[in-house]
Amino acid sequence: MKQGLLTDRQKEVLRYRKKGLTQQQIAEIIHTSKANVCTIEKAALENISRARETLEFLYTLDAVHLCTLQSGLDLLKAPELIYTEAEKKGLKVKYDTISLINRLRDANPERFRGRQVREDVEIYINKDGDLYFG
Amino acid sequence: MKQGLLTDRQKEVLRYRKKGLTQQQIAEIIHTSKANVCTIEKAALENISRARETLEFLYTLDAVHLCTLQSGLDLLKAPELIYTEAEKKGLKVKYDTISLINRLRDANPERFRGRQVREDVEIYINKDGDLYFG
DNA sequence: GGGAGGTTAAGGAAAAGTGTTTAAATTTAC
DNA sequence: GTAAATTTAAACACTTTTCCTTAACCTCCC
Repeated sequence: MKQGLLTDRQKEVLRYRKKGLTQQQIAEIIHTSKANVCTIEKAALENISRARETLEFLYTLDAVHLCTLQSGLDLLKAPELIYTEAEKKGLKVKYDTISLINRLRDANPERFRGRQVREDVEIYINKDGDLYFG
Repeated sequence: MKQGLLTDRQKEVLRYRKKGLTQQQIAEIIHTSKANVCTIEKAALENISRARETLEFLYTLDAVHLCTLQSGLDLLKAPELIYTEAEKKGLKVKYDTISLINRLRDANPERFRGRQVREDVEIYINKDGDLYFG
């Protein structure tokens, strides 16, 4: 029944923003505070991220669990771990060391701080050697 | 902060389903009733739909409102209306009559019954002549 | 008829999400 | 530096979602 993730309020703000209006201008139009417009816009963008992540997850359904990057691990040690585990399963990882690190960081920027893993990251791999994170 | 739309429970059920387990089998594994497994799976699929719809909406941001298909309209009369309105805006619709009808029905199956529009459908068009519905 | 797999409905408790305000802090632009 | 624009945090009322149980219903197949 329910439509997409975005509320009417959120869509409204995104449309005005697309037109180039400032948060202040929008606040006046929809009769609320600029802080509130900010909150609504932020929530909207978060919802869009969540929608993307949700569809990303579907790929992991075709994938199997490979290993866990534990909190505190040095990011530079992740590739070796991943390559080793993939080999055990007879799978070839699609990414070289550099691409792998970039993919890790790009996929979940908030899970890494500098070279360190901030919270456990589950690694999944499919037959094509593509990696997904959960 | 929050990850995707799916809860851990929902992901768990989807993974077991992917493996081919029945709802009853999953119910035993996760210690609940099969009715509950059904509910969780249904909620998961609904969330996936919502994620798709959310990203669809982003396209309408680049699009402008073209016209409204009003409740009760004959679906076969929609293409003419749409072509006429697009022409007024100097835009060329990307779809021929047949593809257009199919796209309309595929995009929102629940909004049509046979040849009839069940509830208002807003039509948006972008510069490429692509159509989106809201 | 009876079993297996799946769906639906009603109801409840806990958790999460939304819109809002107010106030403070940060970033960006001139 | 200052003013405008944006972001953040805390708190609140409110609504929705989630997971769960129980009990019933449907469909296919033997």
